[in-house]
Amino acid sequence: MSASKKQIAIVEDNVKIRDLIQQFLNMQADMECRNAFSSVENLLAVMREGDMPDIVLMDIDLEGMSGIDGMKLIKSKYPEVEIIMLTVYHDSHKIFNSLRSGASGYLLKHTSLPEIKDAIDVVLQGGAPMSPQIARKVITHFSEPAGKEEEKPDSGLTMREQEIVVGLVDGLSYKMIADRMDISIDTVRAHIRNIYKKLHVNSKAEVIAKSLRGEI
Amino acid sequence: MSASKKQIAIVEDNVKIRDLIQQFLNMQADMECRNAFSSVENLLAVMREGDMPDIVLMDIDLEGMSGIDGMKLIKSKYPEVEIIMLTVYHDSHKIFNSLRSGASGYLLKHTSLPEIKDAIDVVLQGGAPMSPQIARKVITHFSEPAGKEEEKPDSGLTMREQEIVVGLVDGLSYKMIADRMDISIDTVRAHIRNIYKKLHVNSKAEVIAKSLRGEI
DNA sequence: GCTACAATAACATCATGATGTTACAGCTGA
DNA sequence: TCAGCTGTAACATCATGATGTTATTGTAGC
Repeated sequence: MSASKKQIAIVEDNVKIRDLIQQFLNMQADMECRNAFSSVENLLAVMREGDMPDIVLMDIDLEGMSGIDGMKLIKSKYPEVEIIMLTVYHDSHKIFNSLRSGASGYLLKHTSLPEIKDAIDVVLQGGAPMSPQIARKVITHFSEPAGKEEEKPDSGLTMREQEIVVGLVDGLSYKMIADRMDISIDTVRAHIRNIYKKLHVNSKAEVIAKSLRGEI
Repeated sequence: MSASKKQIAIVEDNVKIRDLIQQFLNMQADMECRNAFSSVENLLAVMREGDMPDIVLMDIDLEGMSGIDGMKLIKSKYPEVEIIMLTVYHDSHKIFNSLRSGASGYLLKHTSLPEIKDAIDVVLQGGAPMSPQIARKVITHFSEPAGKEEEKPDSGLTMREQEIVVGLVDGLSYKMIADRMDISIDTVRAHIRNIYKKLHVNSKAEVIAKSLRGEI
C-alpha cells in the first residue's frame, strides 16, 4: 500500500497559480500531480479514460462549467473522489452549496502552499480542511434555521397558485393545467405571472427547481 | 485599544484540566482568565454582575446545566460573547446542536494548550476554529439531504448529456448552456433531443424534476 | 359602501423550446 | 473495414412559454 503516491488533480484557470501548486505538490514525497487543467471538462476527459485522482483541487470560479457544477458531476459519477474547493470568494451561498453537494473541504485562495498540503493530508486522514473564516460562515449558516424555527418558507402563494405549482412540478403544460383545473389557459398564465412575481423567478424551470428543493 | 487583555472564561468540571488551561492562558501576553468555574450557573452569576468575558471555553458535558444549554442561555442573554465548545465526544448530534445554537467553535479535548490559544485567536479575528474531524462531521451533516446517493439509476446519459442536465437544473436557457459549454445552440438542442429520448420525457421541466428527484 | 385582493379571462407579441431532417468527424468494437 | 455511437452543427417549422395590458366578478375587512 505504502509506495503508491496519492494522485492529486487540479482544476484552476489561472495558469500561474495552477503551475505553482502543481510544482509544489510534485515536490512532495507522498503525492503526485499529473493532471492540472483549466476546465472541468478536461479533467473529466482523463477520468473517463481511467486516470482517477484521489483528490481534486477545484477552483470555484471557472470558465465554462463552474467548479460547483463540476464537483456535482464528478461526485455523482465518482463518489469516492475527494474534492477540495478553492476560492477567493467569501460568498456564503457558494460555500453552502459546495458543501451540500459533497465537497470535502473549502479553502480560500490566499492559503499558502504548505497549508494546501496540510489540507490534502487532512482529507486523506478523513478530516475536512476549512479556513477558519469559512468555518465561521458555515456555522452562521447553520445557526440561521435555528432562529426561524421550522421550514415553511411561505412564499405567500395562494391556494390556487400552489395548485398551479403542483401542475408545473408534474411536468404539465399550461394547456394541461388549464384542463386539470378546469379554467382557461389565460387564467393559468395569469396565475403563473403572479407566481413568478412572488418567487422572483422567470421560468417554469426555476419554479420546479425551487419547489423540489423545498424552497416553496 | 492595545493594552486591554482579552477576557477568557472557562467552564469545565474537571479541576485539573480547568486549572491547567487557566494557568496557561494567564501566561499569555494578550489574554487573561479571571473566571474559571465548574458550572454554567457560577459563570452566569459573575456575568450578571458585569464581569463580562470576551470568550468562554465551555465543556459540553457538565454537571447541572449542560454546556449546550448553558451556551444557549449565554448567547440569548449576551449574544456578543463568543463561545468555544470543548468536548471529548465525536457525537454528530451534539456537535450539530451546539453549532446551530450559536457556538463559535468546536474543539476536541485532546487539543493542546497552544492550539487552544490559536483557537481563541482565530475567534478574536472573526473565524471559527474547528478540528478537521469536527469539520468533516459538519459537512457530512450538511451533505445528508443531497448525499443519500444510494445507487444511481444510470439512465445511460453520456458525460456531455449529464453536463447539459446540470445546466437545465441550474435554470439556464439553451443559449446560456451553449455559452457555458462553448458549443452552438443547435448542438445543445441535439443533446437535449437525445436526453429526452433516453429519459422518455419531452420537456425541460420533466428533466429538471427527474434530476432533482434523484431519478437520473 | 369603499378598498384590496383573489380568481377569472381575453388579446397581443416576442422569445424560447420541441422536433424533424440531414450531415460530418472521430472513435470503438466486431 | 464497416457499423454504430458520440459530439458537433445547420435549417426549418410549429408549439409553448413569458410578459404587457386590460377587465369582470366575488368576497373579506374597515
